Amino acid sequence: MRERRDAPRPAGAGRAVDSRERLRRLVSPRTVDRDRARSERRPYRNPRERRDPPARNHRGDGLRRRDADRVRHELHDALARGRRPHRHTRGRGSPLARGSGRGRGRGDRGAGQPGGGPVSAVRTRFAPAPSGSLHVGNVRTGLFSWAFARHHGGQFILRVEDTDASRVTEEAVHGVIESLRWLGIDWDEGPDVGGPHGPYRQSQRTEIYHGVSERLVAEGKAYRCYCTPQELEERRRAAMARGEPSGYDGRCRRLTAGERAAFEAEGRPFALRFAMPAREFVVDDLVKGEVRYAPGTLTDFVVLRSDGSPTFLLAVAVDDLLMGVTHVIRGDDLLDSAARNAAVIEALGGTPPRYAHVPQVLGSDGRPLSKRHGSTSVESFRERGIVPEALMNYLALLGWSKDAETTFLSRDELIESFDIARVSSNPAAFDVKKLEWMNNHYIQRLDDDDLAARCMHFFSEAGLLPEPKVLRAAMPLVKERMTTLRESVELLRFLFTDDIEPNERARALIQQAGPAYLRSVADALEAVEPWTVERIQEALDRASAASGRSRKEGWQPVRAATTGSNVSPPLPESLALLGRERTVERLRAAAAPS
RNA sequence: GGUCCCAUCGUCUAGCGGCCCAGGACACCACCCUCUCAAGGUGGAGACACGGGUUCAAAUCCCGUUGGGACUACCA
Repeated sequence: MRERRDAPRPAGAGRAVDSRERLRRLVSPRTVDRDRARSERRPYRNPRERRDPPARNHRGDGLRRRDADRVRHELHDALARGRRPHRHTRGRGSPLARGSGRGRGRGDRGAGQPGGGPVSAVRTRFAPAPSGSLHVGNVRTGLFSWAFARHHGGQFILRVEDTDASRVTEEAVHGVIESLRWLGIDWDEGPDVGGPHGPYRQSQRTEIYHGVSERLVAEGKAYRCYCTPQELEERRRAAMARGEPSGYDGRCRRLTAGERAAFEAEGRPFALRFAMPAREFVVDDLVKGEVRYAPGTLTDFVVLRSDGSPTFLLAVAVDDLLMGVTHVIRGDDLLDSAARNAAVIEALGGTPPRYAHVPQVLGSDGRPLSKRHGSTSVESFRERGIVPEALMNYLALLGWSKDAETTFLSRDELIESFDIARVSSNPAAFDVKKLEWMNNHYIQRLDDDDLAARCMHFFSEAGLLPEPKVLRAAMPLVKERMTTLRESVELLRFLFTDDIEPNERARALIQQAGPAYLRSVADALEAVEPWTVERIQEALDRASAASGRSRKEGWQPVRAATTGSNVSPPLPESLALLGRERTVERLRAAAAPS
């Protein structure tokens, strides 16, 4: 099973290279020439600018020669790939979508496509911003994206959405990678493994964004906006007060040549804005269905800031296009930006990916999960002793279901049965209790060696150094008693340290039983031979009976004296592991006046 | 304010017009098992937000209301 899953990987990498080869054959020399000629013209750029390139502040739409070449290359590549429209069967949704044919598989070839070529594989990506740690809401979305790609035998890309390349995020990037790997998610292309469409970090792609911006401006699809933040804010307020839409009013789009010249002469800083076509936009979302925006409701947005840095709206569109992403699966907080992303991609001559906006994960208070919900990062669950199998299973069922019954799914079963059309359209609240219940379920089914190995970390963290053999032998006693791996430490601490300060309830039990009884039990146990669970149990029962106590009355004080607690794993089993010597010692110590 | 999304037990969900006086799971309650704590078993309580339509028939389709959420940034 696993081998089969991994198999497509080398093939996938090969396919990407093939696409470049294909491109070379597909693009006729004439086309290339025409393209070059166009870029040579650069109608938007005035000669003065060209003469002194390293000008003051930035050059929003400016770009060095080789960047432009490279971007053109990338774009061709992407367009060659994107030209074939990909489709995906909609399981539910608008009747319109349904009417156009049912059992069509994904990735069918577009009819009448010049060149034909192999069916384009599914490619999805997960693009977390490495600000702080990866919280479970985000990974849930990433998990869906991953499961979708794997289900369709496609590729999964990890892309880091970092605005700037500081060293701080270097650690965060590492953390994201660690968390995903721990969970069991793998990717075919990413910052750590590379790939044919890199770099996979936004901060390292700025020249690409600049190249694209240049092209957008050259084709009149983006323009310089000289509005200051204050002006923008004022007009926004005014529009709102008038009950009008509060987006950008398009002022700089309508600037006369004279006004523009004046701003330029003034040396006003400017941002680059994308000119949204004045038409209706429709996003045929895989989980939300058809979402329509009337003409004019989606306003022009900034694509390059006045300091030359790209905005998210530009970067995602460009990256998805260049990386050949076929399906964008992300949080529905980004639903409204899908039309904008698609518009940019279309402006670049590409085919937008299919979008699937999955609902946000909520905290227990019903608000979207965020940092202020406390420890919700993957890392924090790991540290609490949640096993990755449980977290993945739980997350998979948060907003998605296989059917009415299925509760437990392995990684492979998830891949096997994941269907984006069955993703729920309403938000789901994260329920820690259920996660813990599921965690216990998985822990119970782990084999003892594995479980012991996983628990070891928590013991050493607590300053305890269990003998591996003893720890392993203790696993059957605790596996159904812990909801997290971490709890194994408290449950078994008495085995690995002699420093067992009895808790309050234990002290009371010892007190109540009295030293005479404890001594009698010590005597009885001292004579037990061999030191086995059965013999120990018999001895305990005999001592209880001899003093006229029920099993419960007789055993609890022994538990208290030997484990320091009124709660412990089964007593005879625990004592068997503790050893005769330490058992007797502890009983006598408890019996001695303190 | 405008645009968009969402609405079944406390929570996660099944449900795509009759199979539903709504099924499963977590949590909760009771009982059983029992050396404590768990685990396990059995049973119980618990929901279609509201109002209009459409239809022989609506949790399911349409409209509205209400309530959540997102966007409306030179955040992502």
